[in-house]
Amino acid sequence: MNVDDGIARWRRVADGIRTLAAESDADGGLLPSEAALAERFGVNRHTVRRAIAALAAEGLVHTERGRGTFFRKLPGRLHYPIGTRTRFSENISRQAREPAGRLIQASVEPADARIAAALGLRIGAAVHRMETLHVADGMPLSVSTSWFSVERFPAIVAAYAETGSVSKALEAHGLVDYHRRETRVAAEHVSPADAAHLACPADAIVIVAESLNVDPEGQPMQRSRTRFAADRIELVFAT
Amino acid sequence: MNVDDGIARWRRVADGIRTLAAESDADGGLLPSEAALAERFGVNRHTVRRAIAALAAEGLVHTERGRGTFFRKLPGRLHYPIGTRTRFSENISRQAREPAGRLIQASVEPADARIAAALGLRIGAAVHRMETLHVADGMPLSVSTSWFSVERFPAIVAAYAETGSVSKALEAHGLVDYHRRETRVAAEHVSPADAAHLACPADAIVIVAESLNVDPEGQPMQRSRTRFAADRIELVFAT
DNA sequence: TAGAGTTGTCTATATAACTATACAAGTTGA
DNA sequence: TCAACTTGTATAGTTATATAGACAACTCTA
Repeated sequence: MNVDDGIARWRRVADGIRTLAAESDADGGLLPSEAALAERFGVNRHTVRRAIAALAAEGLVHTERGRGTFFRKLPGRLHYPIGTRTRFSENISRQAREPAGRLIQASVEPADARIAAALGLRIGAAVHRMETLHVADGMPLSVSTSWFSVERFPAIVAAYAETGSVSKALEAHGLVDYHRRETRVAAEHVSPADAAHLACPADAIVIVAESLNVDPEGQPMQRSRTRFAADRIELVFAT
Repeated sequence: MNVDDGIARWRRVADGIRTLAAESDADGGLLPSEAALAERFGVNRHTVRRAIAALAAEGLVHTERGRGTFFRKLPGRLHYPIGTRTRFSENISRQAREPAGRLIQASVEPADARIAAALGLRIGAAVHRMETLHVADGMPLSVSTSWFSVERFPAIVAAYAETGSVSKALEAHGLVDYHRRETRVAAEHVSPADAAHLACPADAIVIVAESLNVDPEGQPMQRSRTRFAADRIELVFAT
């Protein structure tokens, strides 16, 4: 606990307590006393108290004077199956009620080299760029940026805004089947804009999944980059 | 830059400069001056200097008095294909020379409920627990914890230590083919122990991939939990 | 009820982090 | 050479972080 790495000790103690709570299987369990935690992490009791205060502000723990500090068992991460036919609504609705997609922002822009190559368009061709937020049971799970050819899907934005679902918006263009060709998974610190949409702390982590959806003829039609709140979801690749 | 979140400002400035460098396509480029960076991030010039000192210690930048600070273009993320027959050595050797696995620690322990269920053993059955480090071209890429049944693979640890490869260690037990049944992907802050092995900063991110390998008869034989340095690798799921 | 164990609060001190200002020393190009 | 830029260094003051100890307030059990 002495490395000069720009991370306050109370924050590392807080992270340590968080994993303590996560690894315990008991629900509503009792944490070790502040004195015990201080000794375990090699810090002063006041530092432990600051860590606990931060966790209490997050809602992870609550303290009762004379009794101790209790942690709440957080709901486990939702499973997000990634396969060849992934649909946000279908996947999540098996685990949570009321999945919903909301349009954050949309614009038409010329395709840069990367988007053009992915969608099989010429550079500069008009593409829709849609920012969408995905929520389940009131909890924001992911923010996604998608690109579609304007020529092929002229009304995709309006259709999405109306239905809250990419599948349904594509159906409105006569495309009833499509599948995922490739998914690349990385992880990064959340951007300030995404943190605001996902309602997560500034040092949170997002899993970044970039994928390409193709129609039954193998023609690419949607390029997307989705940022998942890493503390709320895990991706499951079944084989 | 004013949130009271226990992360030093110089560290966040350092992260900001890191992404500045990553987003630039120029190689060996010149960073903005310390004064300009201080204004951009809303901090004092000395704070910028401390951030730059940290980056210089990492080898990402170097400064020349009177001229400025230059960054080195880091190699892009390696692609780690995840499929039904993923092998570390084979995958990485297509992109980098000299992939190597090194045994960090090994022990025999009784299987807890989770491991027992995954491997199809009874609770308390002896399992090998192996911590391994995977390196390519001198750069640590991942740390992995694996569990094997002691009864079925009595000499797995010695075989791995000798060959540096799980595939070869399993071959030594007569198992020439196996495949990956499921992979769960999450992302977390790196643990202090893993940060030391991966030689990455304390606030770095790891992609956590938990998977189960099964033999040709469908019998689970290896449970593993791999932590990838998220700034060096991305997982690719081709479908 | 008494005592042991818990959290809450207070004061004090030391160190690290950050800011502010000034100037020296080096580089570049007009 | 000179002016305008850059980084390097020094000093000082302020705020945040962490430690140390003492004691009050509260809970539980013997």
